[in-house]
Amino acid sequence: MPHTYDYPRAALTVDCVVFGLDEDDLKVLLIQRGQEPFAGRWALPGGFVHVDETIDQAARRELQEETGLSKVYLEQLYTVGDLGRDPRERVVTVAYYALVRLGDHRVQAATDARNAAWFAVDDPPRLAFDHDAILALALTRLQGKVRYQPLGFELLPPKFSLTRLQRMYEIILERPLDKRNFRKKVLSLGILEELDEVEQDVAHRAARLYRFDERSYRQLVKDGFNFEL
Amino acid sequence: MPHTYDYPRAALTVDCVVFGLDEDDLKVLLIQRGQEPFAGRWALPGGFVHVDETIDQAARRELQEETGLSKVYLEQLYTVGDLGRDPRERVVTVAYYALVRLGDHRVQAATDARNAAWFAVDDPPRLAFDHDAILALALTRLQGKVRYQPLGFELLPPKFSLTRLQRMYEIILERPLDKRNFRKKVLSLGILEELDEVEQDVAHRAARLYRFDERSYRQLVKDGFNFEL
DNA sequence: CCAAAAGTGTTTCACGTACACCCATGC
DNA sequence: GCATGGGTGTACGTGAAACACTTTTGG
Repeated sequence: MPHTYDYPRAALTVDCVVFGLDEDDLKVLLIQRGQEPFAGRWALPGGFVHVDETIDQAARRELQEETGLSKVYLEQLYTVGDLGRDPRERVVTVAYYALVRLGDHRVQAATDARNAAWFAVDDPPRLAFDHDAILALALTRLQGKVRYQPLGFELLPPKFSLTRLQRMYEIILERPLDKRNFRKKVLSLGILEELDEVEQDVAHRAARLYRFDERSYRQLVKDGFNFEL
Repeated sequence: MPHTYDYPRAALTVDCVVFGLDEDDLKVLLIQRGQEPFAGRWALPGGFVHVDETIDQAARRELQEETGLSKVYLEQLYTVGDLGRDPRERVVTVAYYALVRLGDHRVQAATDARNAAWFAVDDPPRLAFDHDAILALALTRLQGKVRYQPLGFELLPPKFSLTRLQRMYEIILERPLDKRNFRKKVLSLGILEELDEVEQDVAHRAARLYRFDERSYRQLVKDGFNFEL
C-alpha cells in the first residue's frame, strides 16, 4: 500500500556498532550483506525505522532481529545523512553503539540467513556504505566516555577480578595502566563491591571477585566526581 | 508533484539551539510560530531537511532563512524521534546547537514575518513541541564541552579582555571562578595572543585585549592537554 | 581624590605517577 | 619447587585551590 507526500522524503534507518570484549581484544559485531548494494560485504547491523516506533526502539528491534541480542546497553551516537552514502536513494541513518558481554550472548545467524560475526576493532574488514567512518566515530566516543562514566562494566560479566577490569581499560584505551595505581584509584571510588568469591579453575592464585555497585555510583554522580584513568 | 513510497516515512527536520552571550547572560534565540500547531508559541528555529541537501546544510539554511545568521559555529546535538512529539504526523528532528557573537549579527525578522528574539536560557518561555527538552540538552552539552574544548571563543568578539573571558566561563558554568587562578591557567595554555591594545571608553583602568590563537590550539590538541577549569 | 576594575605571587594540599617485592595456588 | 599471576605501600612532583593588596584610569 503506497504512501504519498508532497515532497520527496529521505529514508530513515538505524545502524548499530556493537562492541564486545574478548580476553584480549575489543570486538565489533558485523553482519554480511545478502543483497545489493554491497552484497557480500560486511556491515553494521541496522535497518529501517518504522513510522510507529521510536528511533531507540528501532535500534533495539534491528539488533534483536539481525543478531539476536536484547537488553544491551545502547546509546545514540550520531546521525549521518551525506548525499550519496547509499547509492539507491537518500538515506539518513541514526547511528547507535551498544556494549554487550561477549559470553552472555550467542550470536545467532540473522533472520534472513545472513552471517553475523565478531571482528577485532583494530582490524575490521572493508565495510559497506560509510560504516567504516561510523565505526571509527563509535570507537572514539567509547574511548572518551569510558574515562568519565563507568560504561565499561557493560562489557564484563557481573563478577570480575580487578585484573580483568584493568585489562578492559587497557584494551579500550590502547595503553598500559599501572597495576597499583589502577587498584588504588578504582577502589577509592567506592563503586565496587568486594565479594566473598574468587576465580575458579585458574592455574595460579585465584583473584578476588568484585561487582559493580550501581547504587554507590549514582550517589557518586550526584556529589560530583572524577573517574579519569 | 507527489512522491510515493511503499511504506510510510517520517518527516525529517532540523532544529537549532542558538546560543549568544550578553554582558551578563547566556541567551538563546527563539522564533515565534505563526501557524498551528503551537501558533504564537516560541520555538527553536528549524525546518524540513530537503532531500538534496545534507543535514548540516539544512541546519545552516534554516538558520539563515529564519534568523539571518550565517557562518556560525554549528554542531550536531542529538536526534529525537519520539512518537507524538509533533501532533500532525511522525517527525524526527536532528537537533543542532550554534554559538554566535551577539554583537556581530543583527537578528532579522524571519522570512515569513515571524518574530525572532533572544531569551535568557535560565528563564525561557514555554516552548513548542519538545523544544524545552532539546534546549536543556543543548545547555548541558555546552557546559560539558566548554570544559575541554575552547568552544567559548565563538561567543566572544575576536578581541576580548581576560575578565570578559572569565565572565563567559562563569556564566556558562554557573559558578564563580578565582581571578588569579583563572588567568594563570588560561595563559599557561598558550592559546591566547596578547595584543598591544586595550579596552576603549571605559570609566576605569582599561584592560589589555587578547585574541584566541587557533594555531597554537591545534598544536596543543595534537600533544594532548587538559583544558579543565 | 575617589570609584572602579586591572593586574599580580605564594603557600598549601590533594592527587597522579613511578616503582619492586612477597604471596598464594596449581601442577 | 617452580611457574604464574595476585596483591600490596611509599616517595616525589605537578597542578589545583585559597587568598589580598597595589596600580591605573576616568570622572
